[in-house]
Amino acid sequence: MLDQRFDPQSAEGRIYERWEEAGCFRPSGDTSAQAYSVVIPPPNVTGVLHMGHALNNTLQDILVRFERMRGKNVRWQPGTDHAGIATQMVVERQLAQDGNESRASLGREAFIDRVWQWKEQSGGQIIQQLKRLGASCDWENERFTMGDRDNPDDQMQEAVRKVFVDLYNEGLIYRDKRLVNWDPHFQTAISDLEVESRDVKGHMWHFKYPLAGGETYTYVEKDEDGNVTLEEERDYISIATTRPETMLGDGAVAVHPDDERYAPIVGKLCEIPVGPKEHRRLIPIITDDYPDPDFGSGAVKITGAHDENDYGVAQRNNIPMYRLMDMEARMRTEGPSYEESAMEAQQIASGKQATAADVDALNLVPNKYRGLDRYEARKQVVADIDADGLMIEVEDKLITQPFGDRSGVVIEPMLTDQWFVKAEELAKPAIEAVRSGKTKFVPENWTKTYYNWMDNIQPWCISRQLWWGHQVPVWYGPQKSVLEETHKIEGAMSGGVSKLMSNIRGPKIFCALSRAEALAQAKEYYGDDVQVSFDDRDIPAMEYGRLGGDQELYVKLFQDPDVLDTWFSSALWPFSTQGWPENTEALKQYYPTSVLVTAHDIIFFWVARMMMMGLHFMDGEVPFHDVYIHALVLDEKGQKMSKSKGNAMDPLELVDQYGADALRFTFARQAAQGRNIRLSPQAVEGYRNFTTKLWNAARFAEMNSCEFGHDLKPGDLKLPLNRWIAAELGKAAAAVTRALEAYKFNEAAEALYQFIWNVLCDWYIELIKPVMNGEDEAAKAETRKACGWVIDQTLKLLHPFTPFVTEALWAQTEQEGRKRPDFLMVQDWPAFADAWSDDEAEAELQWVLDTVSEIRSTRSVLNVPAGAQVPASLIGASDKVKGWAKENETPIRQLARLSSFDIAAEKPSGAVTIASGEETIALEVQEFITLSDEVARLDKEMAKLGKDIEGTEKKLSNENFVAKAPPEIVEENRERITEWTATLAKLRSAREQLAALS
RNA sequence: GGGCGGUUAGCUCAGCGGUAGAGCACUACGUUGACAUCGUAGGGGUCACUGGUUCGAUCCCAGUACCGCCCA
Repeated sequence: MLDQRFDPQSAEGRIYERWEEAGCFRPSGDTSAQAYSVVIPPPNVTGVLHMGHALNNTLQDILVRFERMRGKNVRWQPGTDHAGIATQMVVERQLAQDGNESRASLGREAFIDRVWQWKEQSGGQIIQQLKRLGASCDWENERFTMGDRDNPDDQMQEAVRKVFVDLYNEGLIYRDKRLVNWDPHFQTAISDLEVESRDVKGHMWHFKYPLAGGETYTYVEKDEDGNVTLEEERDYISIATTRPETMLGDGAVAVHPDDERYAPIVGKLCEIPVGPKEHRRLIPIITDDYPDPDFGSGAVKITGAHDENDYGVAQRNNIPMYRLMDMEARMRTEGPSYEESAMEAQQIASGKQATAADVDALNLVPNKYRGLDRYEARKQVVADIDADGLMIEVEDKLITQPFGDRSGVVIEPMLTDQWFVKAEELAKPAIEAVRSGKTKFVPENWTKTYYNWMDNIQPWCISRQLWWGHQVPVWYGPQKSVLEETHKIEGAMSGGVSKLMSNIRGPKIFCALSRAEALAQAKEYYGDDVQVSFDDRDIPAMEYGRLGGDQELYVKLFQDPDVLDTWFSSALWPFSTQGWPENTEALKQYYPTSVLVTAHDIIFFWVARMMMMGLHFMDGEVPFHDVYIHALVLDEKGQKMSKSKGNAMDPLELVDQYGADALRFTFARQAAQGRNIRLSPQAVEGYRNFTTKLWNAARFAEMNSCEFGHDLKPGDLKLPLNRWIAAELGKAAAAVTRALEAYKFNEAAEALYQFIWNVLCDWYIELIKPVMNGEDEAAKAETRKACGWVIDQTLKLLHPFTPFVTEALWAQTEQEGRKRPDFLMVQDWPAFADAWSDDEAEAELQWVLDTVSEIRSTRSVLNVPAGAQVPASLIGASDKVKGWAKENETPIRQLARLSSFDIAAEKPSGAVTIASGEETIALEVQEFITLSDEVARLDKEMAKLGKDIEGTEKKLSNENFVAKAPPEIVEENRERITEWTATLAKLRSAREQLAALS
C-alpha cells in the first residue's frame, strides 16, 4: 500500500543510486538505433550549482530521457572544465590560509600538484549536485578539460596540443602584440567573458590641448538651423577624458571628418598639456569616423595602448601606441628616461620608421609619475594641469568601467604579446554552417545574434599568464644567426611571457606536440654541432653561445610559460571527449551531437568557439545539429540573480524543500521559447502539489485493485468511459511527443498537467468510482485493467519531467505475479496510435462531463446545499442522448449529487430547468431556493445568450463574411445561432412561468 | 547610438487570424473512503496606444509610448 504522499528527501537519493548501479545512464550501444548525443556545457570545476545550471541540465535531461525511452542510442556526455583563473585563485587562497605560502615560493610544478590534489578532494561538487537533480549523464565517461592525470590513455591534453600545433602550422595561430583585457590583480589577460561592465561614479575632465606654436583659429558653434551661437578665437582644442593619466600616451587627437568646428586645424599639431614643459610632446590632429561630434567637445584624444576604441583609431591611422603601465597597472619605471623617450616619440611622430616593439620600449611617463599607481597618477596629472590653468571643467558622471569578475579590480586595456587565433578565418565556415541550415538555432531568431557576432569577430586571445591550464606547446630558442655570440643570457623572466618577449628580439619558435618533438625540431634547426638542452626553471632565460674559446656551441630552450584560455580546450569538447584525435568508435557514433542546450548569455563563447573548432577539425562536420537557447532564470521581480545582489536562490534548497521533480517540472512548465523564467518558491510548491496529485491517483488505483504492468489494446476496451480515457491519453501522448520534438518544453508540461489533473483525476477517477463500487463484474474487471494501464502510460510520459516520483511509483505499484521490468526510465515511450481515438466515446463522455458541470453550476448559483440529493430528469433528448443518460446514470447521479436522474416527457412542475439546445434538464430543488435567485440566474443567462446571438447575427448579415469566409466557419456560426435561439426560447418560457408565479 | 525581446485577469505567464486561457491569489460552499499538498462553484480582461491589411485582428504590417536585455 502506497504511503499518503511521496517523500522526495528519502526516496530520490536511493532511486538515483539504483539507476546508476544498474547502468541505466550508459548508452545502449545499439548501433542499429539512431544515436542521440548531447554534450553538457561543462561547468566550472570550482562551480556550485546555480539556477542557470539547474535549468540547463533539467532541459537536457528531459530531452535525453525522452530520446532514451524512444529507443535511441543516447549518450549524454558529462564533465567539467578546469577554469584556469578561478581554480588557481581557489588554490592560492588555500595556500595563503594554510601557511602563507605563495604560488611563487612553491614553484610551478608543486603548485600544479596542489591544484590536482584540490581537484581530487573538493573539485567537481557540481557533479554531485547535478545528480541530485536527476541528471542522467553517462558518468562512466566523465571528462575533464585538463584530462585525467592518473590515466595515461586520456587524450584530452593531447587533443589540445594537437589543435594548437595544427592551427599554428596552418598560420591560424600566431603571436602578436595587441590590446587585451589585462587584469592587474591576477596579472594575466582575461577574456571578454570574464569582464563585467559596471556603471560607477566618475568624472569627465575637460582640458585644453594648446595648438603648437601658439597658433589660433576661429571656433564657431551653430544651432540646428545654422545660426551661430558661439564664435571665438581659440589657441587650443578642448579634450574630454575620464582617464587623464592615459594622456601621457596620447598619439593623436581625432575629430570627425564632418565636424566643421575643427576643420581649420585638422592636420596641425597640438600639445599634450602635461609633463616637463620643455619636453611636452606634440601630436597631430587627425580625422576619423570614431569621434561623435555631439559628445563632449567632439574631439577625442587617442591612446592606442590603453583604450579599445582608440586602439582601432590608432591602427587605422597608423598612430603609435605608447604603453604607460606595467603589469600591475602602475606607471612604468623601466626603459629610457622621459626626455629620451619623448624625443624619440617626436621623431617617430614626424615620420621616423619604428617597429611596434621599438615604440613599446619607449617610456613616456614623466619621471615624477613613474612608479605611481594609475589612480595616484591620475590625481597628480589632474592637479598639475589645473595648476597650469589648462583645465576647463570637471563633470561628475556615471561612467561604464570594465571590472574583472573574479578580481573585482578595474581591467586595464593593455598592449601585450599574446597568442591569438585567427577567428576571422575560422568563423567563415561556422557562419556558413548556420546559413545553410546544417546547424539550427531554436528559437530561430538567435541566428541573428550569432551572425552579428561572427561577422564582427575579433582575433581570439588564447594565452593566459597563469600556471593552471594547458601550457602553450611552444619552445623558444635563439635564432641561429646569433649563436656565435659568446655566452649570452637574455631576458630573465618575471611575470608572464610578454615581459620576457619584449626583452628578446625575434626568438626562434618550435611549436611541437611534445618536448621530445621540440627537441628534435631544434636539433634539426641548429645542426649536429650545437648542444640543445632545456631551461626548466619557473623563470627561465634564453641562454646560448659558447662558454669559452673553442668550446661547443650550446642553446637552452624554454617552454612558453603561459597557458591557454580554458575555452580553448572547451571549444574541443564535442570531439575531444569522444576520443579525438584517435578516430574512435565513440567519435563515429556521437559526433556530430544532436543538440547543444545553453543560455543566450554565453552563446558566443560556447556556440561560436565549438562551431569553429568542430568544423575545422572534424572535416567540416558541425559539432551539433541544433542549438537550443533557453531562458535566463530571474528572481520573482524579474531581476537577474546574482550573489552581489543577494537575490540568488539555491536550487538545492528548493530541491530539499519540494523535491527535484517539483523544481524540474517548474522549469519545464515555464520554459517557453524566447522568454525568461521568473522563479518563485510558490510556483515550485504548486508543482510539488501536482506530483502529490499524481501519487494519490496511483494510490486510488492501487486501493481499487487496478492492474498495473500489463499490455492492453485500447481498441479492445468496451466501456465508453475507458475508451474515452484511452483517447484522451493518446491525445496527451501525441501532444507531449510533438512538443518535445520541437523543444517546446512548456507545451509538453502543460499537456501533461492538464491531462493528469483535469482529465485523469478530476473526471476519470471520479467516473470510475461508481463502477468500482458497483455490481457489474465485467465492467469492473475492464476498468481495473484500463485504469492501471492508463496510469502506467502516464508514468512513462511524465518520466522525463519528474523522473523520481514516476520511478518510485513504477516500483511501488508492482503487483504480485506481474513483475515490472526493472526501471521505468528504460521503458518504451508510448506511441500514439489512431486506435486510441474514438469519436463515439469522446462525444458521449463529453456530454456526461457537460451535464454534470451544468448541474453543479446551477446548484451552486442557486445555493442548493452541497449535500442535498435532488431529483433530476432529462427532457427532450434524442435517442442517442437518452442512451448516454441511461448508460451513465450512476456516475452522473454521484457527481452531480442527484437522488435520481430519469428520462421524462415533460418538466415536473416547479422544477428549475437547465436549457441546452434541444434538451432540458429539470432539477427539483424548489425547497432549497429563492425565487429571486432563480430569476437572477435566468436573466443573467438570457442576457449573455442575447449578446452572443446578436453578435453572431451581425456577422452573418454581413454579405462579405458569408461570401468570403470559409464555408465551415459560416456554417459553424449558423449552427450556433440555431442552438442558442432554442436555448434562449426555453429560458424565456421558464422566466415567464416564474413571473406568473410571483 | 545599434540589435533583440516584452506590454493579455490582482500577480506570474501561455496562446496567436474565426465565441479570450492557465497557475497562483481572491470569494462562497464542502469531513463526498485517492489526495485539505484537496474538491465544487464563482468573480475578474476595450489582449499598451494609433493607423493599415482582411469578411473578420489580441494575433499579420507600420508607427508611437513605456519596460527589459545584449553590444558599442
